[in-house]
Amino acid sequence: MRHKDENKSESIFKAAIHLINEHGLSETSMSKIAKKAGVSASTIYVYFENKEDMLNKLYLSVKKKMSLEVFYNYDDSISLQSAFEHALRKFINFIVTNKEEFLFIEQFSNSPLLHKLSLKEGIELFEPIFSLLEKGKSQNIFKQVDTGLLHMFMFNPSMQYVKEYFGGRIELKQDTLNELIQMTWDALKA
Amino acid sequence: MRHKDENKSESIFKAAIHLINEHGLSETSMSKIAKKAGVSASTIYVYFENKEDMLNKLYLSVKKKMSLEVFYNYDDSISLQSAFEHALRKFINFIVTNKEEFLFIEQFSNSPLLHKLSLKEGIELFEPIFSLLEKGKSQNIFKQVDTGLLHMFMFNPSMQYVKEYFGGRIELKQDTLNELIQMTWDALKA
Amino acid sequence: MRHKDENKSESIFKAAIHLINEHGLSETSMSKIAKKAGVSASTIYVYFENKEDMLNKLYLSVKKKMSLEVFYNYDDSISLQSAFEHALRKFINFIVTNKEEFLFIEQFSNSPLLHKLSLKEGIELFEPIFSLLEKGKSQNIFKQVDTGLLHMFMFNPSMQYVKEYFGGRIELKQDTLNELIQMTWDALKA
Amino acid sequence: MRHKDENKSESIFKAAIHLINEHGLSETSMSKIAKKAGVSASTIYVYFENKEDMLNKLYLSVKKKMSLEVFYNYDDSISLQSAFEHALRKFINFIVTNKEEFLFIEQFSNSPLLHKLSLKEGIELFEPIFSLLEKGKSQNIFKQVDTGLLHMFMFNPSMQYVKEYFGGRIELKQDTLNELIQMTWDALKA
DNA sequence: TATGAATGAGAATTCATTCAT
DNA sequence: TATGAATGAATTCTCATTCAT
Repeated sequence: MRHKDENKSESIFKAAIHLINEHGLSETSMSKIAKKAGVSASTIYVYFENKEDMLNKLYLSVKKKMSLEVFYNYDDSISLQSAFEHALRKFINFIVTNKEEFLFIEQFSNSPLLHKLSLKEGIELFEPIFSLLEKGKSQNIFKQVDTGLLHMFMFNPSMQYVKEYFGGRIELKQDTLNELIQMTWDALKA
Repeated sequence: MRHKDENKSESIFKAAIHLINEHGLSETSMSKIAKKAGVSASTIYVYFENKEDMLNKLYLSVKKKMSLEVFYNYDDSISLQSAFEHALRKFINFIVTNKEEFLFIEQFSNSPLLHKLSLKEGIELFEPIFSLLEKGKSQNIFKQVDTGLLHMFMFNPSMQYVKEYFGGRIELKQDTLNELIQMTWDALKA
Repeated sequence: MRHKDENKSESIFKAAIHLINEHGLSETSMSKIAKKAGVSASTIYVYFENKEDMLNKLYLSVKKKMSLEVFYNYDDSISLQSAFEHALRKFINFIVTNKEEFLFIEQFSNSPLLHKLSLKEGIELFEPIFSLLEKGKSQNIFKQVDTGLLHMFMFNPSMQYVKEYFGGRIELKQDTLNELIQMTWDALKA
Repeated sequence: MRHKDENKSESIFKAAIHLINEHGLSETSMSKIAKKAGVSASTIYVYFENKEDMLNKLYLSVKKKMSLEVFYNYDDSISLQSAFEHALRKFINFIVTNKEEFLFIEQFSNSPLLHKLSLKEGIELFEPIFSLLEKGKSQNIFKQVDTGLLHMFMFNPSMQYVKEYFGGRIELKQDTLNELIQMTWDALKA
């Protein structure tokens, strides 16, 4: 029995991400994806139930890839601040070096096509972050506020920062990056 | 000639926003908008060049409405912190009470259909915010970092907060709101 | 009472001819004609019943202009061959110097939109040609064949010739023109 | 995969020609063609890139068919006049018995939708005619004029003749046909 | 006379998807 | 597994025309 080709699925993902960033979700059709991926449109339906399913799987695949990188070599036995900085830097590094993946996530996150379940699964991949924030709270290093609130301050400004950079409205400098991280820390700090 | 109905353009906008939030940008067709707005599909083309043009005009219209509300009664001669808090609360209030407008903006902001020019014009509507941030810097109240950076910390966590609330993952409480504003202030403070 | 503006009707004609030659009959819409003519689309309907009516009137207008030029200074009391040559040269001259008009006629002649009546009226404008051919037959200078047949040989090669010239596949030289006329005469001659 | 039906392309062609003659090029829409051909409108786009492409391919298909018939049993080793007459009669016979194809060609020839390349390819299919005319010139049987000129006199009057017949303004008689051919020969003859 | 506003009908084309192979 | 063929439904947008002014 032949098995589903991992590469084929991957090249469909790549084509989809590329086209969605270039022309938007609405302009990206299955046949265009197929053409770009070098397969027949019907082949996509061998791998995915339908367009929505494909997009949700793509979303999770990117989230997975992202978490793998963020938590690569992650060690939460080190000091809280070090762990915090490590994770945040890895995160920023990922989205900077994986522009298309990141922008796809951003675009798809605001779409009603994103299933609640996929959203939930995507969040769960970043469980260690929540642990970190909880730990900071229990150690009275972070503010005693809802962990969700801490999470927002931890990531949203950085994400916006990278988007501004991609939009050409800002430069990417090591100094600014440090300031960004410092500000993030200040926001969380008790 | 017949007279141009001012409400028509407005009802097209309303219908568009509503449908986009309900089914997503990609799923919202001109004919569905027309039907919901109670006009003929071709009538939309009397008011707008094409779909893209319509969406960009809608984007700017919402941004305009938002800025009008944020800067209603805005007085930057009062203390910096008061002005800061006033603007931020007005902003949060607007997006909370104008869910569909806000979510449309969020969705459209990540779309390649958004013209650079519209984005720029939209930003310029919030010029007083940039003045406020600059002033804070010159008074050494805010960190000496890029104003764009301050801007991100000022708004992005709040926006994410409201999105989480809309997504039902968070409750809207006065206390949390105060914490949010405090955290924002802490992030900016020198 | 204001009267219908001759100029306006004329500029509608001009715009129509121009657009039809540039983009074809199918691509030429009333609104495009109106825009090019500098009037409102609805104004066209002040002058013409509908598109078909407009095109037929345009057809006849061009035919009229053509016949006026062909028969300017036409004197059939001179020798048959002189009259023949005079008319043919005038005709060729007209279509060469009125490219757009001529090509419109050619394009519209093959369209089912051309009313039988307009076709008939257009033919009647060239009655002197038929007289000429009849006269040539009665003088045994021309072949004793159907006058329609003589007519075809008199004009069709020349029309094709000019079309080839417009298509850039042939040059326009006085010598060739003379040959063309000689060949035409040879074809008719008994 | 399903197999591609050779007849499908052919039935699309037939439907197109029929409708174009009945209602004109501008009035013939893809969906009408599809309906008449008994296929879905989208199926046409499996076979052709777009309307323009379809019309050009149709044009060439008809030209091909025409040339096949004109040059069926064509033997240019016989006497020049016999070859000439054979080709011309075959041509007239084709257009008389393939009214719709011929009228489509006439209508489309004057349309800007006809690509220069299709026109060129169409002409090349009739290369033997040009050889014949050249040969006649080299044998001093035909006039020493541009071959294009000879070509026009060879075909255009006949085409007009058949069009007049189709328009009901002329009858089709063997005698007239003979006269027509004689006149054509006279026009070419040195 | 002149025209901007309005529209139903229809245009070309693409869509996501299925099916037979 | 893989795909070319096929399609009904939908897309954006334009059309010829009418209407109220």
